[in-house]
Amino acid sequence: MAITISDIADKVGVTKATVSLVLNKNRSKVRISKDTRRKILDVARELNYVPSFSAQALARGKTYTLGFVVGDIQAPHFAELSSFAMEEAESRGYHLLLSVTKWSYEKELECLDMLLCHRVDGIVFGSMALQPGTRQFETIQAQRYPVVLFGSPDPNFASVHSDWNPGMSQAVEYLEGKGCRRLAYVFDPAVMPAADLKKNALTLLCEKKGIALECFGCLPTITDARRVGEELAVRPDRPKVVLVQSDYLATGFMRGLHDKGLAIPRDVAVMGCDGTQMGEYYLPPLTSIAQDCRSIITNALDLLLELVENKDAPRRHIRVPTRLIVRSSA
Amino acid sequence: MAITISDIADKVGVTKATVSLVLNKNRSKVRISKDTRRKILDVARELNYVPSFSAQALARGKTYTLGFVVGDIQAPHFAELSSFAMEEAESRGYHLLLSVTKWSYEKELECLDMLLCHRVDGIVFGSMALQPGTRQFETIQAQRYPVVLFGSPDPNFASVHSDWNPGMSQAVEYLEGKGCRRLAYVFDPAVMPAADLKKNALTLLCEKKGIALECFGCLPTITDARRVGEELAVRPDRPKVVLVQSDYLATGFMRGLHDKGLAIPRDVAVMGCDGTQMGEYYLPPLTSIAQDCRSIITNALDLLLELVENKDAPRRHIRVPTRLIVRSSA
DNA sequence: GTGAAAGCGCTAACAT
DNA sequence: ATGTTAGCGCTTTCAC
Repeated sequence: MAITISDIADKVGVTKATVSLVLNKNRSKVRISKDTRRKILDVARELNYVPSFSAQALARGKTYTLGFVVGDIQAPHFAELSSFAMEEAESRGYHLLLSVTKWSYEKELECLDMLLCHRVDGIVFGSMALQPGTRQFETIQAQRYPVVLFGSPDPNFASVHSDWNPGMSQAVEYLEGKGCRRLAYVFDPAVMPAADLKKNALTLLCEKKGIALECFGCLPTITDARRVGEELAVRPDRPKVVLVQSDYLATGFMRGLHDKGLAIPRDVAVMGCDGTQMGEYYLPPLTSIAQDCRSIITNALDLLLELVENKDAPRRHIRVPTRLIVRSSA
Repeated sequence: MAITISDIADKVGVTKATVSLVLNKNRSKVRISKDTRRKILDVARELNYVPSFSAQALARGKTYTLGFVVGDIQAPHFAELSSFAMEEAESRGYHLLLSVTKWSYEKELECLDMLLCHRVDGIVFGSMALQPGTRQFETIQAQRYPVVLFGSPDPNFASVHSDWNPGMSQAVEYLEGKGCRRLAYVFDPAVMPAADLKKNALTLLCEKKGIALECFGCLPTITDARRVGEELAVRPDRPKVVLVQSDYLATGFMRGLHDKGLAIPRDVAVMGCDGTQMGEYYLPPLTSIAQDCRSIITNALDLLLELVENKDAPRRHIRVPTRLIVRSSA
């Protein structure tokens, strides 16, 4: 159906090899006569030739494609990350294969299988965790498959994750300055405790400052965050300041408060995490502990390409600082 | 590096062909002995075999991959559509290759090239328009490449788009009932007039009802929508009711109003379009003219697979009704 | 029931 | 400067 280099070769009267050489102009050896080069280029254009990705990948044993695994692209933070990842991959000469897990352990494995079967050159993994003991994990380990985790560190893989300390301590100090001695934290308990960098940083800080911290579990869905908002709203000892695990969930949470007639920040001050663009456009504009998404992505891709070029490069771990962005919700 | 069927074949003591036959179990002719089948399956599992997508694609001339082109996955409406598209493609046995154009004409062509070169079995196109006269357009037309447009109809391709009449007329009646005789509409004038289904429907309805309609141009970015909000806020003849082209832009627009000290809906009533989930979680919850995303996607994929199976199937056009969702912003 | 062989579209030595 | 020749990993027809 589609045009192949053989079609071009036939029409020009050379072999596929010559055509291939011309089409991959970058080759240092520019050993093709100006004349045939022109002819080939002309015919290619005339025939609307488009190279076959599969054929190229198969022949060169490299796909120039990177896998990117996230939990949910509807959550603004992950939409931003994905968006950046596409841009940055592109600008490095790679395609991005986006794979979403809906935070399901099962789908996570399916996504990995899919990426492995596409023979992507490397994987940036930002869903829950790569589970040891699974077939996919074994394959990845055995082949020293290039993988970079983001979100949570893991000694088995290179990783880039936010350093929550600066942002969290700015937040705690800021709240303290406003007289806050008691703080609620809404979070997804399904995240493995060791990997819950936000919660751990916050816990430590509150202890140090002598701030009472109450934690409330929440599924990672906006609807459940709303439920939690409604429930906290009607408690007699309702917290006056709450930090929510993400801007996305904060959104649901605030809707829950709103439904129960509470105003933000008058009745309850709410702070999110991630510093999404969306937070800036929320009403009231969301105070948030911001991650540096762009830096996370550029670092992740740099790390990954380092491994792509040299499978035995050391597995590095990069931490990217966070910072408090004060707006109006807290 | 990765395991191939030859590895399996060698280890079991059969040929690649047999292995292939077993691994593609679905073949009606189950002509392989229970015994070798078991052995092959066992060895495959033991070796952590993962088929090579490129090799399969090349050999069977089909990729089981669909392209999905959108302008921007950070806008909630498109994030929802993309999310659904992934789910629905998956459930039909296809992969989805997501491609974002950032609403740039140039990137749009690059995306198409990329999809063509991946030899996707079909393309769902939801960015601006497929520009006649371009190489990509020619290729697609010449090969009768399966393409479904969504968002705007185009006689050249199958398409699915929202029927804005029901939603818009519900909206107009609703506003009329609240005494509104003058309506502002904020929209992106870069959309080709003929393709601007929302604006056209609205214009007609307002004429019929004798409602004065003022239109304000806006780039399709949230920051520009904010600018428009700020500008309208300070006009002496500030509109009291404004409809914005999308929930996403409405968000920016309302932030602009907010910055100028206006409250919604008290000072200005704002209505969005698209009926995104995000709108429901906004404060105030956003009144919006909702598209039925799920139906748009399932219809688009059905239409597309129809064409994939039969390149000469008629190019059908499906319209999906919209409806007003009244919440609090208007 | 299983093997042999051709071929998908392209790349990359190696010849010429 | 260009052609020849093997593959890359898999599917598929046709023999045996």
